[in-house]
Formats: sequence, C-alpha cells, structure tokens
Amino acid sequence: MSSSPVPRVPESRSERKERTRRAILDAALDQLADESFGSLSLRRLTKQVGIVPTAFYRHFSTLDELGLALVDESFATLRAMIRDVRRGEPAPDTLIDRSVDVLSAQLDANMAHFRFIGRERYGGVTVVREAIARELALFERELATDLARMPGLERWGAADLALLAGIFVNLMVAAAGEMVSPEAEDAAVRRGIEDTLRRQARMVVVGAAGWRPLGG
Amino acid sequence: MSSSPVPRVPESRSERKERTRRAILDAALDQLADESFGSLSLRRLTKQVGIVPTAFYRHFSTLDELGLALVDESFATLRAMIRDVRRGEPAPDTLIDRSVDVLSAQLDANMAHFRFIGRERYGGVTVVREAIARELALFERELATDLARMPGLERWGAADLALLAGIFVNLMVAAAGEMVSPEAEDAAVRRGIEDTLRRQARMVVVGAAGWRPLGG
DNA sequence: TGTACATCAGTGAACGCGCGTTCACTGATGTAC
DNA sequence: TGTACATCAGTGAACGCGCGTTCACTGATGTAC
Repeated sequence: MSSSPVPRVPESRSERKERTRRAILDAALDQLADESFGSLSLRRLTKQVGIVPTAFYRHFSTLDELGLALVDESFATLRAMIRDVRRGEPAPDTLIDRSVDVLSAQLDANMAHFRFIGRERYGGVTVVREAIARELALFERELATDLARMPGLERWGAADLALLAGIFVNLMVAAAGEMVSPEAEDAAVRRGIEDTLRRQARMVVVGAAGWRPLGG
Repeated sequence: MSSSPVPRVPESRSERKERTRRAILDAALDQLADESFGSLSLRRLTKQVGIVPTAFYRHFSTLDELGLALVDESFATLRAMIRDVRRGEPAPDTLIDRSVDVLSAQLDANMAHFRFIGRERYGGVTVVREAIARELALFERELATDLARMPGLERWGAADLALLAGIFVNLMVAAAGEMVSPEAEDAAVRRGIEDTLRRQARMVVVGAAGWRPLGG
C-alpha cells in the first residue's frame, strides 16, 4: 500500500526483512477473508508473498507464531479505536453516536483485523483462541475503567462496570462480525447494522441509567 | 449412547444406514471440539466412524452437505430450548433465571451443537456461515414474537422488539461460546459465566423497562 | 415356503496433489581491519 | 578507500504423508413370483 514494490533507494538487510515480514502478515490477513486460520497453508501463503516456502521460517518458527503476531496487531487496532473515542470530549448524549462512528471508520480501515478477531475468537486453533480471550478480557477491563469516569456511572461498583463493559464488547464484536460479512458490502445493509448497533447501545445505556448499582 | 454397538435384533438395511449416518454426524461433532469445520478431514472422520473413506458418499455428497445437516440439527436443539422456556409460565420476575437455567441445562446436554454454532457463526466455510446466519435471524424473530407477549412489552413496536431480541441472542451466543471453552470445565468458572449472563440479562431488562418505545 | 434376481451399504486399490519440513546452497549486505 | 571474512534472507531439490475422489467389486438384505 504505502511502499512501492521496487524502492529506488536500496534498503538495508533489516529493512528488507521487515518488509517481507509485513508482506507475510498482509498475505495472511488477505487469505483469512475466505478461510479460517486453522486451514491456512504455508505454501499458499508464501506463494502470494512471492517467496519460497522455506523462507517463511526466517520470520516465524511456526504458523502459530504468525497467529499470535496477528492477534497482537489486531488488538493494537482495537486499542487505537478506544483511544480515538476517548480523545473527543466524552459528552454523554453524543458518546454512543461518536463510538459507533469511530467503530465504523476503524472497520473500514482495518477490516481484516476485526474479521480475524471475530472469526478466531471461538475458532479451532487453541493457541490463537486463548490469546484472543486474554486480550479481549484485558480490553474489557480498560473499557470498564473508561466507563467509570462517565457521568451517572461514577458511583457504580467494579462488578457492575465489568458487566456493562461486557455487554458493550459483545454488541461490538457481533456487529463487527456482521459488518465484515460479504453481504455488508451493500451500503444499505451496512447502514442497517450500524443503526441496529446504535439503537441497541442506547437501549443498554438507558438500562444502565435505571440500574441500582451493587456495592463493589 | 442409547443403542448398543451390536444389537441383538438384526436391523433392516435402512435402519443400519440411518445408524451409520448418525455415527458420521456424531464423529463430526466430536472432532469439531478441537478444530474448525473447514479443517475437518473426510478420512479422519470415517476412520473414527469405522467405515472406509468412500462409504461417506453413501450418506452425503460433499462435506458441505454434512455441514448443513449439522446446522439443521443444532438449531433444532436451540428451538427445543426456547420451547422449554415457553412451557413454564412466563412470570416476569423469574423468567431470566429460568431462561439461564434452561440454557445451562441444554448446554450440558448438547454442548457440541452450541459449540458448532458459536465456532462456525463467523467461521471460514461460507455455505455453513450463511446457513447459520439465516437460521439465527429466524430464531431472533421467533424470540421477538415471544417477547411481544411479555407483560410490560405489549405496546412495543416490532423494531424495538427485534433490537431487544438481538441483544439477548448476542449475550446468549457469547455466553455459550465461553461455556464450551475448555476453561469452563472448571465448575467455578462455569458458574461465573452463568452469573455474568444472568446479571447482564437483568441489566438489559431494566433498560427495556425504561425504554420509550418507538412506533412500529 | 423357496427360488431367482435387484438393490445398495460398505470395500479396497489406485490416482495425482498439495502439504510441512529437512538440508545444503547462493550471493548480496554488513563488518573488521 | 580497499580487502577479506561473516552474516543471513532467500533458494531449490527432496522426503514422506494424508488428502479427496474414481472405480469396479462384494455380499448381505430386500423383493417378485
């Protein structure tokens, strides 16, 4: 995307290596649009990159290691998203719209990452599934911390904030899962999913407002 | 499970065929505990069943057809569940507890079905993913119809009922996805997941009660 | 009931193919002096 | 700046293996008479 295939300035060995590593990750994300991580083939992957199969091992010692690298960078994207929302002033009445807008924008820019998380969250490769579960739990806790600062929620206990964060994460992951499906390439379908997410989030927020907090 | 491997009464040809078909479905569900549908192998599958690979084609013309059969019977389980909840009188204050209890019981009895739906909902095999999406949309609509009869929701519009049903389905699928993970074999973890689901459902219900319904 | 034929679930050999991984290698880049 | 050696990303042949699918077959079950 950003670097031309044959750069005019000769690269150093480490630059070239990094570029190949990047190309492997990108080829994997590309192929993961149509299949699960568990059915990725090292040979098809390296063919798309334009290197010989054995060259893969210069960058990752196993396919699982590649999977973990994808988990890492996918969650970097997710965290960038929450930081984006946080940057704007968190005015309670526009927060949901703003959050959904940011989610929608991030989805367009990093669709492959969201699809990867959604697809492999309960997928067949144990090491990847566990890494995602770990990161998602972490992400949920960060979100709970953010929610604690929201007006109306200041006096909530940690347990209730965790519940609320969990509901939002579930809604978000489900919506992301639907937005990356082929049908969602239709603009109307896409808007429908966004709209549903917006309304569901609002419904939950109203519930949160009426909730009598537990101690915690 | 219920039939002995070598029945005393000789079976008819069609009975024996049906028993083999059942054995294929069960072997598939068993192997899908550890891998995705997309990485199932016809040879490993038939090996577990105790038939030769080519015998598979007497029952299904492709692996995809097997996948669709699994979708069908998994959703039969899901519908049995909702019927179970419906059978008890829907007293609003105990409905959530009852629903979660039924979900928990059905999960124990049909864990493989729930895992299949959760894992393949956003999985890599298009034909299976689309079949699940279709069935889940249908299931959501049925749930919305049920919700319409609940005290307090009688005057809600169809659009709002659909939103609410969607939230419940997302919570349920996410909880089911966590309950079928290996960690949930620990009783305390399992109870924690159930408890979270119960509380989240309650939080949403309180939200629903405070919601000012749209026309629809 | 007995016989002759049809059906068909399951068999087993064979095929060509793509797979992950090994290994010794090449030749450009990097470094020490 | 020039030379001699080290590093190491990528090569290419080779391996044994499990894959899905074909095909002609077997022999028990079912059916017609």
